[in-house]
Amino acid sequence: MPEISKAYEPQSVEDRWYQHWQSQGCFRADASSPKPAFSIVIPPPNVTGMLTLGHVLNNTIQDILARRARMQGFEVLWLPGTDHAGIATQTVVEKTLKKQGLIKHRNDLGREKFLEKVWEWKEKHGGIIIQQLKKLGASCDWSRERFTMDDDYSRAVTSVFVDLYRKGLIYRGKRMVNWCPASQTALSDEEVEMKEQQGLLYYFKVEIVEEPGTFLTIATTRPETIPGDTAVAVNPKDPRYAKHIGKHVLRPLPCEYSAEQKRIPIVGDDQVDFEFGTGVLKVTPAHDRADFDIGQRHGLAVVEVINADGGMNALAGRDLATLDRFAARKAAAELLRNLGVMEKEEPYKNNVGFSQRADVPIEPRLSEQWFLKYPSLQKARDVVAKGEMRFYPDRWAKVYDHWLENIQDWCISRQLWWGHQIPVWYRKEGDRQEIHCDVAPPAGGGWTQDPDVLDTWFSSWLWAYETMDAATRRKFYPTTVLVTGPDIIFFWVARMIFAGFEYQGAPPFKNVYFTGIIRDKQGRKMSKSLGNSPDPLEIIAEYGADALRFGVMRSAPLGQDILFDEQNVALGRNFANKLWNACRFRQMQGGEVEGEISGRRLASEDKWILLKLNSALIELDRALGEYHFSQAAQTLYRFFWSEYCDWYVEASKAVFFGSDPARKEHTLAVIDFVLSHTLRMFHPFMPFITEELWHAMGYNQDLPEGQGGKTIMTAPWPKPFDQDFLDHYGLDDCYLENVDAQFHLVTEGRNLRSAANIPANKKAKFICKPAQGFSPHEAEVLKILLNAETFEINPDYQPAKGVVTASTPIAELFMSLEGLVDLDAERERLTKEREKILVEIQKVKDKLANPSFTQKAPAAVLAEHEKRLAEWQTKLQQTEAALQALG
RNA sequence: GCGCGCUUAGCUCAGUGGUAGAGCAUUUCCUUCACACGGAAGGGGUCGCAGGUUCAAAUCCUGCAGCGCGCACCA
Repeated sequence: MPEISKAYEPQSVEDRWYQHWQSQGCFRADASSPKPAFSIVIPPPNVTGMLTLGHVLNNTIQDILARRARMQGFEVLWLPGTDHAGIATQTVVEKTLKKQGLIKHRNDLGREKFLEKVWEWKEKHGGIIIQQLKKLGASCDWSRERFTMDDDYSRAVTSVFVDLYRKGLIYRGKRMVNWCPASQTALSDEEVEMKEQQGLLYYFKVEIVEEPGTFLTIATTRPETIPGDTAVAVNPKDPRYAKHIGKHVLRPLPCEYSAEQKRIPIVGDDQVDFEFGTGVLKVTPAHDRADFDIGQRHGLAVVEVINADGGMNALAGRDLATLDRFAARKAAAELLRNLGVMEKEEPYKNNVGFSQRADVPIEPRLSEQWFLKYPSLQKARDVVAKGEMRFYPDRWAKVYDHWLENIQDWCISRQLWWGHQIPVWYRKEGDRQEIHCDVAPPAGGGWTQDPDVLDTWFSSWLWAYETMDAATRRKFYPTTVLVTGPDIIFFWVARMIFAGFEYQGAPPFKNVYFTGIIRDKQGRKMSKSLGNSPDPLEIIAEYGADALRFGVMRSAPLGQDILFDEQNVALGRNFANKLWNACRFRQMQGGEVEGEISGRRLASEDKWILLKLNSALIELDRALGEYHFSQAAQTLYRFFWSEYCDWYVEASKAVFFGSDPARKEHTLAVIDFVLSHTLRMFHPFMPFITEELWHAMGYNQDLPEGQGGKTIMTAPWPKPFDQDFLDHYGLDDCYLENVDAQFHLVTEGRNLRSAANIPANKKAKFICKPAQGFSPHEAEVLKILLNAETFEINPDYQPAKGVVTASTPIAELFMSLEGLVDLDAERERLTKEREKILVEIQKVKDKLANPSFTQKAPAAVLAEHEKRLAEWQTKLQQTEAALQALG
């Protein structure tokens, strides 16, 4: 066993082991393995993206599940890959080319040349995030890495399109869609984010043609669309206006129009809310969804005044044409004021749809797009509603169900170049258009392919199975669990479920675990513009990947957002260092031991730590089984730091500083047992340091190659002890209580020292008056833990002057001060103590004096209260005696 | 507007009916031979508010308030 360094240095360890694991094929999944399957597909990150803390959280969880499953004897497939991320990637590449001055617009290059550039970009940046995941320790089967634009995968995407087209579920139609003027493409409803905006509500009046001198006042937030108004609508049930239905008004804009051109009808429509504004609605069918519907009902003209890029066109009139839509709003308001028709403008908060990607207001726009009527809807809904597929936390099931209940057809076409081009070709034959939809282009000349590409999610919804070949699918589909963020529950999770049912006849996963969203310390979302998103790689360089993993997991409560604080990573690093040094301590006490643990030789604190280990194992399995990762991390932390290091290791010094070699040998055997379990329990959370220590401690040495001999990755996952084991080693729960009580006595004794201002480096003399008695070994342990010069057991001790006292249920403890005591301070301490005790006694007495409590409370609770009362009363007596003794 | 979640120590959070917990921060002491990325001992909470159920409520029920999120065509 080589000496190990004083502090753990992750940098020298992590890369070495990662390479070792890869070269040994530890991450490979074997589809022909007889072992039971455990599988996860990675939520594919954007191919040109960089690792964020969100990825760290998400992939650490997946890695924990994968590594634990391997240790449990499952054949594990964790399938990695990346996503082409249509809009994001195309935008980045186009911007870069513009910045380099190579183009003004992608049209300058043309589709093919531009796509070549995107592929170049992908080749250059596409591997970065994969390398970053490796730094984190992700145990993905990299031999199966996939990309949504791989040839095979692309073929699958188009053939699914063709299939759904033939089933009549995909259709083309002219509809109002969410148009992003920045990216100049249609978006799905899910890509629109409602944001509250502080704007103005403009009130302007229009004259009724048939009744000169009578005016209607209209409230609007968008005066720039007035030139596109083709009607004014009122509610037919509104007594104020019903009489005007069928008459006309003169729209004020464009100014230069003749009265005839300005004339628009007043229509009656139930849609109009007469509570709102003035109860008169201007109808702009070309630029508002609701208005479009009204227009359809009344046969209104659709006049487009805003272009695809968000600028106003000629139909908006000479004053507004060429202006941007926001400038046009101001200009239109100014025109209304100049015309003298503006009645008032009031501040107004309303919700405006924003393009999630480009962060600009969406422009509802009539255009020809491809839509999908979702397949396998009912099955997808039922599988979650019936609990056959479980969501964690399960409240997301409700969100999912609600979305499915109100689901709309999916707009799947995008006016982009980067992506899967729609497999549809058109040919004009005289007046009518021929359409050909197939995976292969049509024969014959004159055909042109639809220029649009498919929404990226239309490719990633096949991810759960299309990334697998037939043999892999047989073994690993449906996957065991999906780990992802709740922000893509509709975008991805729901759609994968549809695709799974439609094309595999089975849902794509058995469980879905939704992580929280990582925020900064102030609770703000991580964003590039705020600059509040730390680079995980820098954190790894400073603290180590294990520290980052453990820190994040320890602070990631189930289903809640996670406030990221670098302090948590420091905690992870400190923990790794503690683990390291605990192993170092073991090494310093001696070499390898041959002997096994013997039930006969186990001291009470040995049994105590083994029982604590067992509890930790039980808690850990339960926590991980329910995806309670932070609870699992806390169990590990508490067991190892508070129970093992703080108490057991300190107690073991009674043996190591003693002179009984057989006893030392046996204690080392206990320590090896506990540490070898601990390393395995920790491995899924902190893979690198545990592997390093596994070898440094020699725990791999006597194990078969596939059972931990080669790597801790294949060491068996520790199981809670069975009854035979507990019986064989005499591990009775009474040792938990017993040793806890002894440790409590130690705390009381240390408190005496502290209260008497005895510095930690000075030894003190203790006399102990036990209720039952201690074994010589236990007395030795107590002596060490109290840092005592002497620890005398004397059942008949009568305290002398200059002695301070603490009392516990198992013993009274006296500490000799040899005249150095500050009597007043001690009296004050004991008086405070006495008051505390009296309060507690009163609380318990009150309860016991209540007849309905004694009659109705369960016997165990009652007994527990009585015991508590007795203990407090003993303590009171002893404290009062101590006060008396002070004089 | 509808739905969901949260509210516990200065901060971040555990805690599903029976003596209020952890980490960080804070105070005091200690560089003692695993670890100062450490050790020891403290201080600090009427568990958001108001009702109700119960022998007993942080925990169950009802209402309210504040914060956050999702859904929603009120211009």
